[in-house]
Order: sequence, then C-alpha cells, then structure tokens
Amino acid sequence: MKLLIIEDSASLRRSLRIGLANLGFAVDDTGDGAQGLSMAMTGGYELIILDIMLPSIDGITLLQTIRTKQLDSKVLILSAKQEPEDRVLGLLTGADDYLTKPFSFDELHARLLNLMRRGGLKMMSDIITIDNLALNLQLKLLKVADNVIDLTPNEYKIVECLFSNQNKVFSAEKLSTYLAGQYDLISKNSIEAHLSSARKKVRVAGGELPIQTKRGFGYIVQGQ
Amino acid sequence: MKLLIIEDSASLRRSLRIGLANLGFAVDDTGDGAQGLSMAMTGGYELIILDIMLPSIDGITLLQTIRTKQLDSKVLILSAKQEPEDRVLGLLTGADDYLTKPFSFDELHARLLNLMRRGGLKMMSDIITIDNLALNLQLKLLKVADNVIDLTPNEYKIVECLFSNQNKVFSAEKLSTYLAGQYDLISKNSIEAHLSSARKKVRVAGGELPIQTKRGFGYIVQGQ
DNA sequence: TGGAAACTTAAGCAAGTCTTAAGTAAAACT
DNA sequence: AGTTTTACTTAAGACTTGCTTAAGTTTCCA
Repeated sequence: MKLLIIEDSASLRRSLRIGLANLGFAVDDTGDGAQGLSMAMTGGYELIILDIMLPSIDGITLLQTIRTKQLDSKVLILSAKQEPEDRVLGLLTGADDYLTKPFSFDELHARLLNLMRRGGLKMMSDIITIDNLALNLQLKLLKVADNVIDLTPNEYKIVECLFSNQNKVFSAEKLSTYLAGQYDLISKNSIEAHLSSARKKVRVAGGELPIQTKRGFGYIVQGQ
Repeated sequence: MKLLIIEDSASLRRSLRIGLANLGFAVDDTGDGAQGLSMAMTGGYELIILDIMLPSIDGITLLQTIRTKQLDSKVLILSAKQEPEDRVLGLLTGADDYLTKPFSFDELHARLLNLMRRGGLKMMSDIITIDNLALNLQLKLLKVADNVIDLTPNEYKIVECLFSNQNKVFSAEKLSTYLAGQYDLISKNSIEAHLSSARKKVRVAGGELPIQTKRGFGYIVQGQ
C-alpha cells in the first residue's frame, strides 16, 4: 500500500513517515510542492497526505492538477487551523478527507483506514457547486437549484473541464483536447456552439453558467 | 467455531492464526490456493479469511468456486490490491466482508464478530429491491413482484453491477470489465444486446428495469 | 459428438448529437 | 465613428449512438 506525504514541516513529515511505515505502509515523502506533484503523477500512490502550505506549488494547485490528470489516488488534506473556513472548504473540492492541525496520530490512522475501506467512493469530489449550480461528476449532470439540466456529452465535458479547473483559462484548443483526446480535433466554432447551447440550457432553467469568455485567450470559471 | 485462513504471506498467516486461536477460534491455515479450496470444501468452516493474491488459484476464483458448490461458509476477503474494481468484484461474487491491507488486528476481530452476529444464510444486503423488482445476489435471480425472471449470466451481471452501484454511471467499457474481467473484452454491441434482452424479459413479466441510458456516457440506476 | 443455451455479430431503424456555415452581436483597434 | 476582428447564435444536414431482431458462432454438458 503506497502512500505519499507532502508536508512542509520536516519534523512532522519525519514523524508521520516513521509512524506510518511502522503500521505497514510503504511511505514516500517530500517537503516540496513541485517535487510532490511529479511524484504523485508517476508513483502510483493509493493515498496522498497533502499539506496546504507548501513551497513552490501550493496544495490547492497540486490537488487540482492531479485531479485533472485523472489520477485516482485518494487525497487527505492537512490544514492549519488558522486557514479561514471557507478557504478550507474550497480546498476540499477534490479531496477525500481532511484533518486540521494539530491532530493525534491515532486520529490520522483511523481516517486512513476509513479512506481505504471506502474504496473508490469519493465524498467531496463528486459534486462541484458554484452559485446555485451543482455539477454532479458521478451522474454526469448539472442542476440549477434542483432542476436537472440534460447536457450532451460534449457540453457536459466543457462544463466539467472548466468547473474542475477553476481560475484557469482554457483555450478552445485545450478544450478540444479534453473533449476528443490528443489525436482528434474539434473546431473552435464547434466548441463555441456547444458552449452556446449549454449556456442557453442553463439560462432557460433560470441560472447562468459562470463561464466567462477571455477574449483572445479562452474561457474561465472564477471561484471566489 | 472453525475458521480457515488462506493467506499467501507466511508471517501474516502465522500472526493471524496465533491471534485468532488466542481468541478462542479453532483455526486452520494454508498459503496455497488449491489446497485452501479443498480444505474449504471438506472442512466445514464457519468462516474463511481469504487473501486475493494466492499461488495456484486466486482468491476470487476460489470464492466463486465454493459459492457455486453451495458451501455456506462466510468469507472475509483480505486484499492488498489497489483497484476498487477488485473490491466490488469480490463482494459481488459472494464475499461477506472485505478488509484492505494493512489492517489492525482489532479491526479484523471486530469484523469477525460482526459477521458471526449476522448469522443466517440470507442477509438483508443480499437482496436489492427497487420498485417492484428484487434482485437476489445469493440466488442470482431477479423477481418482478414474485415472478422469477430467468436471466442469463451476462444479463444478470449487468443488472447486478448497476443495481449494486446505484447513482453511478457505468460505461459499456466498464461493464465489459465486470462481465469478462480485465483481460477479456465484450463489445459494446454485445452489452447492448444483453441489456436489451434483459429489459425485454422484465417488460414481458410486467415490470420495467430501472436502468437508464445516459447517452454518450453509459447506464445508471438512480436510487431514490 | 450432438444439441441446447448463451454469446456475439450484423443490419436496419430511430433518435440524438455534432459540425458547419451564415448571420448577428460585441469588443478592440484606428 | 467606422472598420476589423472575435465571439455568439441558430438551424440544417451529416453523422453517431443505441435499440432491436435475427442469424451465426461458441460453449457446455450429457
């Protein structure tokens, strides 16, 4: 059972590593965000214990990145108590669990076991909520205040891509890759058409897709 | 209370045997799949602790075999495997509980007690009821308001997979893995044909399979 | 080895989705 | 303001997907 610790504090990192290794986990660790990301991408870890505040790449960005890459490592966030609550909540988009520092080692252990037992079921990462919109990644559908909106596969994928990569501009070209893969191409116009249709569907249902056009660059969803 | 441990790792096997014997169980153990199977068939064990990865015969196959032979030993799966598919597959084929390595001895003990307490042949969780349909996982059959519907193995597996994973979209590709395993493939068209046939059988019996098509995504059973 | 059951494949049809293109609107530049 | 560029909208036709049926093919038993 491979496990990766990405934690800034060397002493906490060390004690976590030793404690978890003693419990029978195969543990790797690093204190650097960028290095942690590359390890996460290539190491095939079942679980990643992730600190929020990190040098070079912060925990949020790291989590978002590995989630877009469709890695199915589980992620347990460690956060300092000082973090504002809503910020932590935002972070949990895509995380499977979180612990507030300081925590007891037993507490951590219990949560790890729980995460493993749960298996493929993720709790936080299933639904992305923005304003009165809720995108359900499991059911592949979008709700506007409890009205289900039926999106076609391509419409859905555009929304999913932008919703799960907030605060990042995606060009039509990049979206094309997301929709059709590396070896197929979808024209800019076609993406415009899909997006237009998706926006209309949401508008008809009384909402508004929070996807902004960055003229000349692409599209973005800006979280607060 | 007779109990059989089938576990590859000699050290884990030994510590389980000693620990469980100390708790008052009559414990046998083996590290070999084929031997484990023959012991399971003849030994009259109330409970079998079964590792998935085993020499000569793997755990899943072993479990399937003893289930087809109508043995009523309870089975608790141990697995180090990372894929959640394995977990589900294991449970689908007749396991009573599941633990992921590493686990604490206390955790195992708690689960054993729980399994014994549950007793009886049929557990609540063995029958999945949706509307007027009842899917019996133990008997591998589907009832529409007390009329038994004869599904072929593949038809049954599709229904079982979707019924026991409600509120999740399953693509044809994923279903194929459930039906045929990782190394074999069932074409999309073939799955469509099975599903069509299953739907028809239920319809003829006066019911309706609550399996919805999510065009472009796959199939889903939506619980309440 | 023969026959039944189950599985796969193929083909036709219906329905849904995608792309394109032409027209309209909005922003940026001069 | 006028021009140009970029993005949005719409609708029609092409394409794709999914369902169904029926005809092959395989598998499994007796």
